[in-house]
Amino acid sequence: MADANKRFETIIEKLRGNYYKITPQRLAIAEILAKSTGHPSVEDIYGKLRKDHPSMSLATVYRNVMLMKSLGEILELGFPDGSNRYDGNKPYPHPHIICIQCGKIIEPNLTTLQDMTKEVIQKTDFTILTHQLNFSGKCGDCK
Amino acid sequence: MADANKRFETIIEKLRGNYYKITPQRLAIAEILAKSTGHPSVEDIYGKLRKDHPSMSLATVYRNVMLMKSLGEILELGFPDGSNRYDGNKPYPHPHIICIQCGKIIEPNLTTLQDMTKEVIQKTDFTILTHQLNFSGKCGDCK
DNA sequence: AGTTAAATAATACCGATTATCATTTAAGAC
DNA sequence: GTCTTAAATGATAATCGGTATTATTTAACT
Repeated sequence: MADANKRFETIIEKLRGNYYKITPQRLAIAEILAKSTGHPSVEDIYGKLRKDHPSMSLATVYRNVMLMKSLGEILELGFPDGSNRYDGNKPYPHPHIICIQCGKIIEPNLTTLQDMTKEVIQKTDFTILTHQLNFSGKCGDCK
Repeated sequence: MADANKRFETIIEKLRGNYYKITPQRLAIAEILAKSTGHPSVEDIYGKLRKDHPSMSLATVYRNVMLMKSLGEILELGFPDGSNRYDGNKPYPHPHIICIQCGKIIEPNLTTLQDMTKEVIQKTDFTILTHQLNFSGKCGDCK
């Protein structure tokens, strides 16, 4: 929770530092993203906002999620099924393992990822800016 | 090209083996997927078909691309920008490196990928069925 | 050639996202 | 605290990729 507050402050400071206005809508959206432990979709975020901010427009949620993403403060997860979800806690690329049955997601710490990035740099002439790494399968409970 | 013909035959045999009818539309779609060296979208495939099969419906292209995908004969690539593209040559998961400027795609052979899959299996209780691995950056020509 | 279930063409529909635009408001100047 | 103004918002229309529907056609097997 202390972490979540810090993330929230970081997001707001990034907005302020880029001369974006600090609106109640932005505070509410940033708070949900910073505090959510899962990977909410835009609709999920919109749903959570409805009780405290019943007049908030869905378009505002889309606009601000995109804004925070473009500022590098939240990570967009393009899932194999085509849905987009967001991570406000770890805004840098990291691997996900998704259960195709129950939807559970875990985020393993893979030491070999460093080696692979090195191999890519060594074998190509690309400057790598980001990556996406998802495994799909069945979790222990579902198989 | 010999490879492409072999892939084409493999796809058609897979259809035949599962009692799907061999229609001129399926032959044409399979041919394009087997022979294309890039990563065409459904619209790309539809566009290429229009000259020889002007009456083909876009829905038929969608249906058959999905069918061949479900039979494991083509790979769907969910790109970071949200677009779906297809690979009829290498229907198994493999890494892609995408240039965000010119769109060039290369498919490196990463020896460390085996190690990483092992690490995932060892660190989780998941049965891994597939994966998705894309790097984004700028290629040598674009930077 | 005849039969029949599957496949197709045409198009309506759907859900996620984006664009438009009139109205409201945060932030800085006074 | 009020004023000003550009930015942000709410409401909603438009767009776009993909799916569903349905009448018609056809591949595969008698």
